Amino acid sequence: MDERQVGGLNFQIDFSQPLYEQILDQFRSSIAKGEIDLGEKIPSVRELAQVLKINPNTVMRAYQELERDGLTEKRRGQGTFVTTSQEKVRQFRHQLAQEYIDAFIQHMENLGYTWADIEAYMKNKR
Amino acid sequence: MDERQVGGLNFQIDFSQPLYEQILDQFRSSIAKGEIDLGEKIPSVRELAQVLKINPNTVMRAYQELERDGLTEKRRGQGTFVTTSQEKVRQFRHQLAQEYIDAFIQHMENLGYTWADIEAYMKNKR
DNA sequence: TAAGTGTATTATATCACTTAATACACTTAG
DNA sequence: CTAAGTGTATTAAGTGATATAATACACTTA
Repeated sequence: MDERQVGGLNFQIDFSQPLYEQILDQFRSSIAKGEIDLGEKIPSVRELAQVLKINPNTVMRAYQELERDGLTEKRRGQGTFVTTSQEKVRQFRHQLAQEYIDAFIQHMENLGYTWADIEAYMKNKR
Repeated sequence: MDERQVGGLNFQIDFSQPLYEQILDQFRSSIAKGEIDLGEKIPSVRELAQVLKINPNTVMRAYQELERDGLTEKRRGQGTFVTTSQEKVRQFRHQLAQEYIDAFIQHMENLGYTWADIEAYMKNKR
């Protein structure tokens, strides 16, 4: 719906999900994929809010989550930076992947699918 | 959090999700797994609302979704019944499974995982 | 000192979800 | 025919998450 450039990043914002979750997910994705380098500065709260035309508080909420994820660190008066720890990024990726897998398997088993069924579906997809 | 028996079915209700979605998912699951026979009557809107101690309108919303799924049929003055079409149940299961798989793959690719990674994770799970 | 950082607070608005109280048309058991 | 049980519709109200708005404070750097 809405697409904006900021700091070399591509932002997609719509109304299908809470704004702060979309910002959160896109940073998570960018950092996990290495599209943002370790230690790199991300846009300031005010800048991103202005570019996306949303409220600074909403961006704040996303940034606080990012820090709880261990993906960013804040420096007073300077800004928000991607963690310099490759290990933290790896750990985060692995944990989130586990959650996705568990949720997926849970869903499939709720529908009465067996492991053989799931594998068959997966084979069709690749 | 809350567990209740009604018409041979087990109901789990909490506050982690909208109530109508929880009711919906549990009926979907029960029907897809064959825990409720084709053509069988499910509890009336009022009865289920009373047992679960929630509002009839909330149950109604779930039942309307169920019918949109093609899993139930309503008969005026009689009640709501599971469809007699095995084909509709199969179709529903397959469609929902596809959605779960697509969402899962989307998530994993957002985290930068490749197909080989996904397969490795899956192997660890079984 | 001024501008740019993150952060906190208070107030307001909107929307999804849920409840509540009724009412109506239909079907079935008596 | 009557009463009870069905699904359904309507209107009103309450709650919580989300988002906006306006403002202020402490810190850092040029």
